[in-house]
Amino acid sequence: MDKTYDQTRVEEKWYKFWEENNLFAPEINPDGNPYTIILPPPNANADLHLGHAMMSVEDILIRYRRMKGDAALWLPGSDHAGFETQVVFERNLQNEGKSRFDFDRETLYKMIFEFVQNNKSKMENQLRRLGFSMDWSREKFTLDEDIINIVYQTFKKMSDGGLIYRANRIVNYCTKHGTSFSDLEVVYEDRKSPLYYIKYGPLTLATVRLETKFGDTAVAIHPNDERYKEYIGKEIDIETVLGPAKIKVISDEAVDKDFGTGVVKVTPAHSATDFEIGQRHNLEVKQVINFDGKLNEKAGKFAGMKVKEARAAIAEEMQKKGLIEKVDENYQNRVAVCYKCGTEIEPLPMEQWFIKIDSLAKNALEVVEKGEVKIFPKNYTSTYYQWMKNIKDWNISRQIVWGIQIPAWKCKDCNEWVVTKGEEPNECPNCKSSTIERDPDVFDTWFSSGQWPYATLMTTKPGDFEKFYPTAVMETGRDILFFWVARMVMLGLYKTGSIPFKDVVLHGTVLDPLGKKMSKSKGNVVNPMDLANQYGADALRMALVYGNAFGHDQALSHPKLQTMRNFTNKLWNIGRFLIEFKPEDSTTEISNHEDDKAILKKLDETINKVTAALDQYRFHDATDTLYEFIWHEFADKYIESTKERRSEAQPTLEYVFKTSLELLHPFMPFITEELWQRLPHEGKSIMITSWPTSK
RNA sequence: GGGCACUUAGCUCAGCUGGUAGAGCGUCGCAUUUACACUGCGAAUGUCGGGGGUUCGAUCCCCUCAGUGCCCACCA
Repeated sequence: MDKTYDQTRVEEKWYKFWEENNLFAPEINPDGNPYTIILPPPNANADLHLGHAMMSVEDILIRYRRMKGDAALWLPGSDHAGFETQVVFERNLQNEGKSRFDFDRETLYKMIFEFVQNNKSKMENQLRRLGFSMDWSREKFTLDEDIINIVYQTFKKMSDGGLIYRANRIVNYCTKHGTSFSDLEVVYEDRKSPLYYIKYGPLTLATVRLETKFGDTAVAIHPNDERYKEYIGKEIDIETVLGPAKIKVISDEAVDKDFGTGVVKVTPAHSATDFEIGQRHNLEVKQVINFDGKLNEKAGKFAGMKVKEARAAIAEEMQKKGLIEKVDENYQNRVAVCYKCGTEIEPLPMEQWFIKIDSLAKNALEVVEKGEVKIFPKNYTSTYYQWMKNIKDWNISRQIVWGIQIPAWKCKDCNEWVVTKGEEPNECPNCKSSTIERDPDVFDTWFSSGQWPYATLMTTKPGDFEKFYPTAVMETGRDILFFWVARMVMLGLYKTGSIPFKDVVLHGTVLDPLGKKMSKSKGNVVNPMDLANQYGADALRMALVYGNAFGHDQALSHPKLQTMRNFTNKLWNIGRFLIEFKPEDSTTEISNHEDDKAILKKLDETINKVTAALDQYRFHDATDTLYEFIWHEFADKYIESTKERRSEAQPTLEYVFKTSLELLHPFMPFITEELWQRLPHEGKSIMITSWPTSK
């Protein structure tokens, strides 16, 4: 054995050994209780990032339960990640001087498919590099045919059950990417925007969005606003940049008396709030901005201008005409932007598929309230409640090609829609016409990944669903509680009648060493593979859970990685000392020496602490206990104390160390296997040896 | 506007159901070439954000103030 531990010679070797001996499959413990974790499928469009390395805690749980004798299944997979992937792919095209418009739908889809396949295998090897003990024979991809079929079936079931409707509603639309988004995919930026006080006949109102005025179909005031009472219900004459016009004055509770002048223009086509006001008052939805972000013919001479351009031009013209009373240049507002490209989101009216969310959310709320699904750390429970209580209908249509195309066809003759389980209908069931056309849109990627726990298990091996569902734990980043976890609970309950998982375990975000969020644009992204190569996968895994209360964000710490790399070296040298410096005349029985009894007692305490910590998802407690015990109790004190009576102590030394390795194995799988194999042991692998119990 | 966290040694952070504080890194001193220098032994440093309350006793519970971070809603 070398003086210094070299993980590069060890880690790959053991992963291969485990995989070749099929130790990852739950069948290794055929009679054990099922214990299942479904891997949050990484997006198959890029390398793993550090957040993925946090999924080490899933491996910790799986290895722990496997050693305890459970039929532990960790099911791997990857996500096609619809819009996200298309954006990445388009950027690549752009670098080659091409664009998505150069290809037809099918070609583009095929190209992205190949791109994703390529990434997928790279990513899978990175998961292996981290030591993740996943059952690769059950690996799934969100675009596997059988998965797609299940997604179709769910949509059909919801459609038949009246939970799906198609409606012309205001959606969040990115004019650059050419697609709509759910509310969750929109981010807000604080901006300073000029607030124009403009004259509408006898009234003055404040607005930022001058360019939408051509779509105004009313002016609204609060019903209790004494200042303007006389105008309610009347039509007023106004002067506009396109000449004189008439507009009616309505009253609505949604108006804030204290904002601006208390008068608001109502533009149902370009504001979600105004759209709702419009519905209450039967206002016309007059669209003046098109999906390319330019004004249309209703804007008269401003037609063809982009929104910002038009706003400036209109402001100038209105100033000339004396229609602007004043401008508040210091007005602070929040502007909705595309979370990918920062383009201002246009609220636009569009026909989309929506899911009626109320009943789904109610059930999903209940299972958590009743404790059938538990969330760890538990403070996220109230966040979950809050979201579930305020959730709105879910727009699941996306105007992109990369995804699962919605199985809905529209009759060109009678305009009726028909939804199927994926098969193309021959004729319109309503009017028998054969001229029907499939909706070009695809599902929001979260609609398919929201079905992941049951879709995977229903399509892996016969009997898997019955045996492994509901799963034990859903472990994922706290940032996708709403995007994903909540949707899985809703869809799981809906489709299977049962919760998809019992415990939700949320880890925090790994930040850069300065505590800032990692992002490609900031250039502070750290590749976990680099860290694994530099410090060892064991050290990386350990560093991510050691010394941080689980669920809290943490800054990546190189000193901590070094500490853990040093710890692996300490383990190595303890092993070396026990194995290579073993006295010839060692006894074989554990002695009754007081020191030996004392260390065995401390070992028992350690076993109890670590086991309890793991059962409560207190990973940092477990690692802290192990680190302290092995290094400072066992190595520094006990080993030093035995140097005078080494032969007698050897069996205790070996026993305590071997047991420690077993306790440490879920956290540091590679080095513990390497050393365990070198010590006297029974069985094929530390992976499948029994979890230690106290005496 | 609503919610959730956080504020503890120079730095990064632990501290579970209340008994006047710990780790890693760093600093200082010492040791030895030892299984391990990716080492060992020892030391210093904290009115646990401010104020108030409950309690025999609070870093831990309650109230309040201040600061930081995150999430949700959303501004016409």
